[in-house]
Amino acid sequence: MHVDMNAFFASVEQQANPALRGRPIAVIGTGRTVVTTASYEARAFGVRTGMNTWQARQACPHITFVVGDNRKYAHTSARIVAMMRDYTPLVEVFSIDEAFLDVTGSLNLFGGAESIAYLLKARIRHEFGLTCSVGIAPNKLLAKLASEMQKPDGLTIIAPERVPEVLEGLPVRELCGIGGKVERQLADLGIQTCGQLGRYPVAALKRRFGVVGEKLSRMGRGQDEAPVIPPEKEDPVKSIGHSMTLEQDVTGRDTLARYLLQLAEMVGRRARRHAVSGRTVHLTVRYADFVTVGRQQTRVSPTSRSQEIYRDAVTLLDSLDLTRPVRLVGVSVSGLVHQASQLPLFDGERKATLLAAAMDEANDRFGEFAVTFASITETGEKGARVISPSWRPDGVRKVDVR
DNA sequence: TCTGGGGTCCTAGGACCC
DNA sequence: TCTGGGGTCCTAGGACCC
Repeated sequence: MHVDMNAFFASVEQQANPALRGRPIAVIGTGRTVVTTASYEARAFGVRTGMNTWQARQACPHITFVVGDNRKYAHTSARIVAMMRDYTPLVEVFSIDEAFLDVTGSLNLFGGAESIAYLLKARIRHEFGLTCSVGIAPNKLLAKLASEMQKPDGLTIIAPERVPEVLEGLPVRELCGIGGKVERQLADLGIQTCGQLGRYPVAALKRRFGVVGEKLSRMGRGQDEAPVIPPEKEDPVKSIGHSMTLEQDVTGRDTLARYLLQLAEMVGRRARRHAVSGRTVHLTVRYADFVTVGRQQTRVSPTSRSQEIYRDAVTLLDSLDLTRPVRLVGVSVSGLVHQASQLPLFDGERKATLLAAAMDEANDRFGEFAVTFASITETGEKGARVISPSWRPDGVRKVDVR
């Protein structure tokens, strides 16, 4: 079963503020931002996720913009996920507004998948005033497809025997995992529908797409063996990162470096909180012309210290062309190892560790950036502005929002 | 007033080792 | 008398998801 909350952020805002109900609204971030969710009333005018506010206004002149409140969405999402666990322990959080449920083991308990779906939908509507679309099918690929078929407030079942007829004429792009690029490449081979994809010789797909070719072929036939993975069975996180699009394009190393310090502190703090250290530091720079470059550097020993992450990021920054105006900077660490914080032997390092711990403690109590590096206060950006789909109710993926 | 942010996975090439 | 074959690690970039 796949559950997809309808226009989640926008619906939460309309619930919280009755004046917004029935009206075209779009949830946005701050600064240079895009529409993260449009209400159905706004979608009727052609407003779509990813549009900038100017485009959204063009499409719908009387639209109301609401700056997103990520805490509210995270909290609501966590409560909905908890509710889902009443029906099965096998709940996979796919993003903040989507989840897969393996209800195979609870069918008898609740009278079948369809009645679980009705129970869940009723409770979500009753307790949160929100609607969702539910898809029921033999596997995750098809359940996700099914939930897309009726919106809002839908319930779609794809029974095993109906799979071939559903897929026969379905455009390949409708499958989760096939994006615009793959769609075009498949079109080059004369493949438009899942039916055609499923019948296409696997060997030819493998030649063109490598290991992905085999998967594509199976997707075309609606085959997917991937299990529903509850949070406790998830692979450990592989990287931690933050990036930000700057209010204005920036030229100049020192200004950029200041943003890197802030990003390094956000990354380091998250790493320290979850007792992981990273061996590789990555820097991302997006220039004003949208050309994006990345540089990475592997360290001798893993770190979770903001200043060390910062130092590496600046080293990488200095290897780039800084005469061009920059639009976005990002810092991340990968090659994560679990590392219980240990007080270093040498005096300087020991002081740095104690300092970070004291700062972390103060920020835990008084809020992010309550205590921070002096040069960061000149830039003044705070936290993530848009919540990401990799967000989880808890653990490392629970990104701090505003 | 064009074009967010946080992730995962895959590919490809080069360095290096035996 | 040019330069095998297998492996790992590192870097850069791109596709894809919401």
